[in-house]
Amino acid sequence: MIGTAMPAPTDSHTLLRRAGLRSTPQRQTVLDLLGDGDHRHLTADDIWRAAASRHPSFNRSTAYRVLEQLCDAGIVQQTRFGDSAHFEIAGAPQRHYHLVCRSCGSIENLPSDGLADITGRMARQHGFTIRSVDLTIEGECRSCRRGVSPRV
Amino acid sequence: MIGTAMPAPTDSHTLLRRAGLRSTPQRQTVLDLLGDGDHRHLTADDIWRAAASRHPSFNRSTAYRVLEQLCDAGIVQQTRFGDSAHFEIAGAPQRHYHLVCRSCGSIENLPSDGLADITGRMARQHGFTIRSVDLTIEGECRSCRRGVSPRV
DNA sequence: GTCTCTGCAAAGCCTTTGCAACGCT
DNA sequence: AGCGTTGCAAAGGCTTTGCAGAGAC
Repeated sequence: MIGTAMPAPTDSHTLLRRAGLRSTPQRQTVLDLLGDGDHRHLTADDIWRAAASRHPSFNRSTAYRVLEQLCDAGIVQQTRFGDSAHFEIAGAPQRHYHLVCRSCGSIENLPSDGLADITGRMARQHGFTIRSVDLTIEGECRSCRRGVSPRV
Repeated sequence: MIGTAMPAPTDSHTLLRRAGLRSTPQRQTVLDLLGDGDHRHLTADDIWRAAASRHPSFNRSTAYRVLEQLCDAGIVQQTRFGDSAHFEIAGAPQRHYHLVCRSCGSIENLPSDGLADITGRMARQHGFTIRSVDLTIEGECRSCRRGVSPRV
């Protein structure tokens, strides 16, 4: 258990309560991590590790459970890149897609940019009701193509 | 081992040899399964099960290994829907995308339909070199929306 | 005959589950 | 106080790996 050393209720507290969820330190921590500008597109394990570094008793299964609940509540969304699931705040900044760099693993967000028209038309032609659209482009990012690896 | 009861070399034999791979009964079987009109978008396990029903000694790990090799050779392509990887003959019938029905699990192919222009433009704006594009639309297919379940 | 591939069995990884204690409301 | 949550530990499912024998060329 994380105990009383947790930060006072923040935005994430309100967010949770509004979604009808109990506001626990664990859930707040996960939301805070995903909300951080530097921490988008994290895997469940990334999130657990970051959370555990703040609160050593944070359990891995809790990370999975919290993420599942937040997804169910529509607060977080899950995308599968390659072999592992990545999580991010839902609809941030709006419907968007992903550019995944094969060299450095970076993931950039891509604004919708009129894609909805096309997918809508495609789906209509097939009598298909759209629930979600996932577009992922894999390749090499600008930095890597120049031979500069932003991370690695 | 599958032994001498295997079908004579077919198209798949030539395909394999052209890719610089040895033509083994196992590889031919996997290719044949994926080539069958009814057997598109199979998981590794689907493929193994179907292969094993033809040749009981067909090992599960062989299915995984063969699929990996065929992917590396560019003969087969892998896509991840939800929780599991699906395999299909690469570029069949050409670049295409997927409509996945959440009710019945059916997977329909979707022709490219001018999507390449959009993705190309998106990537160019980000200085990104495209290696692959994956578009998956999830929702409900025509039959399921009508309340008719094609399978299940 | 050589070098690769396969079958077998075991391990690995990510994720889920059962249960009792804990803590949010 | 009551019921949802968490930590812990163990199991589960899919996938990979090491090895020796079998097979393709």
